[in-house]
Amino acid sequence: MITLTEENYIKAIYHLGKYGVNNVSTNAIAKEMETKASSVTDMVKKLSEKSYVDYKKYQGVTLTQKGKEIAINIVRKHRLWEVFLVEKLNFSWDEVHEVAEQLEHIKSKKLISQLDAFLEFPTHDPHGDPIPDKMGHIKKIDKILLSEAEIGNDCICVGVQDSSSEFLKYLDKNNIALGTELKVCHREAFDNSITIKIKTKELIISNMIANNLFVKIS
Amino acid sequence: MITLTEENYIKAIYHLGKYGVNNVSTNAIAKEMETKASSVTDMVKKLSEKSYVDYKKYQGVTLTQKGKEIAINIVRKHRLWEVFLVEKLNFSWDEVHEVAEQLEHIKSKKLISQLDAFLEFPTHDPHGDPIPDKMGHIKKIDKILLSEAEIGNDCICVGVQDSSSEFLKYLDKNNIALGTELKVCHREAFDNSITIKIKTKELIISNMIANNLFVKIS
DNA sequence: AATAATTTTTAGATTTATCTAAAAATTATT
DNA sequence: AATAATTTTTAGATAAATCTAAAAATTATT
Repeated sequence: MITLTEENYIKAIYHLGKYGVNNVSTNAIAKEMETKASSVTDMVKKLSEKSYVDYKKYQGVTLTQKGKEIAINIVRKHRLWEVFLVEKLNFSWDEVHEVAEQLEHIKSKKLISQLDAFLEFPTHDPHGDPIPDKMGHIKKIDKILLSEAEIGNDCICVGVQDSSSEFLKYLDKNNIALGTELKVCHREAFDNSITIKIKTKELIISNMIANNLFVKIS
Repeated sequence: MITLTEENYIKAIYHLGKYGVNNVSTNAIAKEMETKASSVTDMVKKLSEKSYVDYKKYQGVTLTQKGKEIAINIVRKHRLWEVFLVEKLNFSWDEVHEVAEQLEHIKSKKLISQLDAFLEFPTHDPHGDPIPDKMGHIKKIDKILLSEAEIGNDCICVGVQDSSSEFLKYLDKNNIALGTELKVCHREAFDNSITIKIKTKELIISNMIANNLFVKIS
């Protein structure tokens, strides 16, 4: 049987390895898990024995097929629960993470397949992240960071990079939600801040904000 | 912070103490928790240190006010989740227990109050057990065991004592559900089996079955 | 009331996940 | 290429929850 801790390590390794990183380092995992490198080494050995990761001393780890399946299933559960919380229980998108972190570990195939159906098979969570299907397939959409959009582009907001409560509340305050249409009007060379137009209202956005908002050119 | 194990012990002590038993014995807890008496002693000391129970060596334990509140909150969560599973996710009443055992430990006040509202403030779970309200108040209905009903009584099924899958499936098979109306026709003195009539159909029920079905005289 | 049976506790060991401190290996810098 | 800095691992310790086996206390029986 897989433990809660093992699941959390596997999830952390999955997230760290997501963007083409082949061998996830011990220190990176330690940072992500808010624990010590020595603890990570111990756990990584255990995960390796259980064939969830491939591990060679001093070389970091990679998830095995088995490990990847577990990770994707946790992600699927996390995101489905987030949809449930927002759509059915009136949570706002900045409140769901903590609860979903707990709910993602509930073990019941029927629960998840029924929840999926109840939510009418959503494809994305409240932050715009894709929900893996029952088979673990993830459909990715071609989104870019707002900071990468060009002057004059008409965009539609489709996701966030940072899903911290602080960032999400900033977006709420400025009436930016998923689905919001905006136009990139101007980029300030000095600090890379950009001016965007939402409907008729202009808004200046720092580069840091633009670096955490995904858009699709429409 | 309270651990999962502590919560489960508190819940067990609550259930064992429910029917007027003041001091719950170590062995009773061990049986309920499927563990050894020595483990129980250890845990009971810990629960006592944390003021969840009153404990005197060799005298068993009683929940403190604090312990009782925790127990009732777990019961509330368990039963609300059971309603959710049956009403929204199409689980049958014999499938919900295991999943609810996991869900009952999720920590989020907002989650439970919103779930309660989403389910339209149910008062009873799918097995007829009352759901404590936000304040921990439990409204009990005057139900009796079918085995205690008298010949000629018109009854309505309102709950089950045993909520094992086997028993619930037996009831399903014989078209007995909560809300089902039945009449007690005859009691066989030899084995205390009783003949009941549901609509026009007669059915003979063993004393063991009658001992696990709650009814209200109508 | 003495003895037997049962229940409960204690003592000491085990497993899981963690830690600190030191050693070993790798990577970066001069 | 030697040394310094960093990363990773090892060794040994700790805390939580459990176990077995033996001792102590309680309860039941003769």
